[in-house]
Amino acid sequence: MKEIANKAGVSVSTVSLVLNGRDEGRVKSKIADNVRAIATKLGYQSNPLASSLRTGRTHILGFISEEVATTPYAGGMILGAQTAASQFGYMLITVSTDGENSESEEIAALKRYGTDGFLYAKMSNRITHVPSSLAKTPLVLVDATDSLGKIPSVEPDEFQIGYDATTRLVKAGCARIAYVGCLEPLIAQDDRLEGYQAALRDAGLDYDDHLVVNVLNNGPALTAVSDLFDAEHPDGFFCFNDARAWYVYECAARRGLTVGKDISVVGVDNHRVFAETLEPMLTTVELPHFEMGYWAVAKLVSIIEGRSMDDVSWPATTAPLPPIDAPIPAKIHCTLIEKASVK
Amino acid sequence: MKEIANKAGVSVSTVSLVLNGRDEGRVKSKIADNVRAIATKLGYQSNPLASSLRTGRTHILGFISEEVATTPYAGGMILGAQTAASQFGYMLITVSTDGENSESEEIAALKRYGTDGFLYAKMSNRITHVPSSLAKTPLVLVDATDSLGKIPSVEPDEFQIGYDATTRLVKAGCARIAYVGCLEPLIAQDDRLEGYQAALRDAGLDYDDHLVVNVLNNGPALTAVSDLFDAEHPDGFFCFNDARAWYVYECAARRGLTVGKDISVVGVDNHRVFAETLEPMLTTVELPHFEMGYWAVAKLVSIIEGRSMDDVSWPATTAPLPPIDAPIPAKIHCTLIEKASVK
DNA sequence: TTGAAAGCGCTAACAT
DNA sequence: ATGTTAGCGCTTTCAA
Repeated sequence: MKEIANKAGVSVSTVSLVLNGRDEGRVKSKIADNVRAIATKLGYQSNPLASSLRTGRTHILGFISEEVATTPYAGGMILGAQTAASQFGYMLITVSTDGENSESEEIAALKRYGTDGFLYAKMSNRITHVPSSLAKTPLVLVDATDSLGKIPSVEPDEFQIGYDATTRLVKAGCARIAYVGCLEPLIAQDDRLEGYQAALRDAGLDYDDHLVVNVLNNGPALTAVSDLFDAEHPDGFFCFNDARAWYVYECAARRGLTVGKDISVVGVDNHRVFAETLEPMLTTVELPHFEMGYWAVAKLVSIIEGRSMDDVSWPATTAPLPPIDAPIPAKIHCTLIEKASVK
Repeated sequence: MKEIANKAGVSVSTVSLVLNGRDEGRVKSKIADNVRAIATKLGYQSNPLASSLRTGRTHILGFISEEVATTPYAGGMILGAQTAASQFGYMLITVSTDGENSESEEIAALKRYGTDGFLYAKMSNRITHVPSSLAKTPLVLVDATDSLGKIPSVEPDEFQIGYDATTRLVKAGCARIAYVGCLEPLIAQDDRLEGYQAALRDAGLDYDDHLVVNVLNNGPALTAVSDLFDAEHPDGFFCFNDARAWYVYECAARRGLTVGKDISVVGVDNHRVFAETLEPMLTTVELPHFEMGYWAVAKLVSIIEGRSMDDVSWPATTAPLPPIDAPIPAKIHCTLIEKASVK
């Protein structure tokens, strides 16, 4: 900057003003242009650390995720967040906390670097108790719901997921539609189940809880789904995610049933691998991970900078994003992707 | 720091010396102890940005990954890297570059923040051309091989993986052992295939390339594996990863064959989801993702600080890590995890 | 063995 | 409309 000031014959303060775009009506436009020209010629790159020292703003965002980065879930979320961050001139520091133990330490470490704000992400939409160390900083939850409903959050529309998936199976002519759900107490599980029930109701079908099995992602699951096959002979399956869809595939294969012909399956695409491998067999509801990440960052930046983000151009999305000032918590609409598993 | 200096009745320079552990023989130990005590009492946290401004060291490491963070592969790698980073007092900034396009931009952004060094990770061990923007900085490759063999890298022992997996199948009494490999040109693919061949040779079995199918992770794969079943009737399968193992499971199920009874399967556990879901059916070779990440960071730190890392205590590992000064590229030994799929 | 002082690169109040 | 000056929190000569 000193070098630029010399070449331009002005002071560093002027250079600072110009390069920060605060020269409107303060610096003669001719001088300003000259400064800008010299800066580009010299390939000047501001030192964000130095300005941070003065302004207290680091343009660093902390992305705290419980396993999100380390498990197949929600990969696109980070990509979306990163895209938004770099678009808005921020840097994203992603921290995966394995258990609850290291979490506060990691947060403390981030804070020492002067993080401007935090994103707090969970693996699957659930009621979340936010660590107290995050209380006083700008914060946005991703795929999680604040227990008090006071913290901004970005979530998929879980009810709609259940409703759309089930409706698709109804339209495919399925009469005995099963739900292979999740045993953990998740918002995602509860709301999708409600969507499933509502769709059945709207289609004039009775809800029968014998057609619902909630399982974990482990050994007993296969037995449970197997029993469901034999006891209820469902012809349609709405699966909580693609890992659970696998159990249906395995059971079908063992019984000589073909997915897309004898039975229909719609699953939520949570683990990309499954969906890719089962493709083109699995019809999926796509979770808008990228959009959630992107929008959460946009929201966080709007909070930090105290300005509306209405002027940002959203990246291509699978579904229109709600306005940035939408009520909290805001739901993102999910899209049903048709493949070949529904007859 | 000023506050500490006041309370201790010394100058900030002294405080700086003490708090940086450079007081040996320079500051009276009584004063030093007093300073330390006051610092802890006050809960002093150094401002890393301010010291960076002076020292040019940020203690920030850039982790550049092509999709690593966004796909199921190699999740533990980031966790391992993060663990090591925080243990050595570094912060890890993870950047996922989707294609080649944004990569140089992201690197530039990281460099502006004064990153001390970089990790460059790939999804699967392959010959890698390192971007020129990374040429002049401390750099360690993770699960990748430098085309010139001059850049430090941390990789799994791919040959050993193939050898161990195949040998396990031989010991289970399999006589017709197939390899379901990967169609892409990867170090992982080539070396594992060699390991497979070597193990057959050592067991006195003939290598027959009809028993090898290399597939991508998509539609045609299922057909290819299906054809392999019908044409060759293998009784053992070594699979490049768990996604490919799924095809074997699907084919076996459709033919009324039971894995672990009629056929045996050993696969490399690349996507945790599959392995978890197929559990306890799939015998896996575990890729030491965590260890690779951890060790890569340790190596990078040793380069940056110009010191040996011999004194660091490694975290619990599946296998002993090679010495930090091991020849480049260094291979990490992988561990075979026994489950129930091998009769 | 300690302290005073300069300065890392930048911003912002205050002068002019 | 521009320049001067004083720091942000820390490290590091250099002098005492």
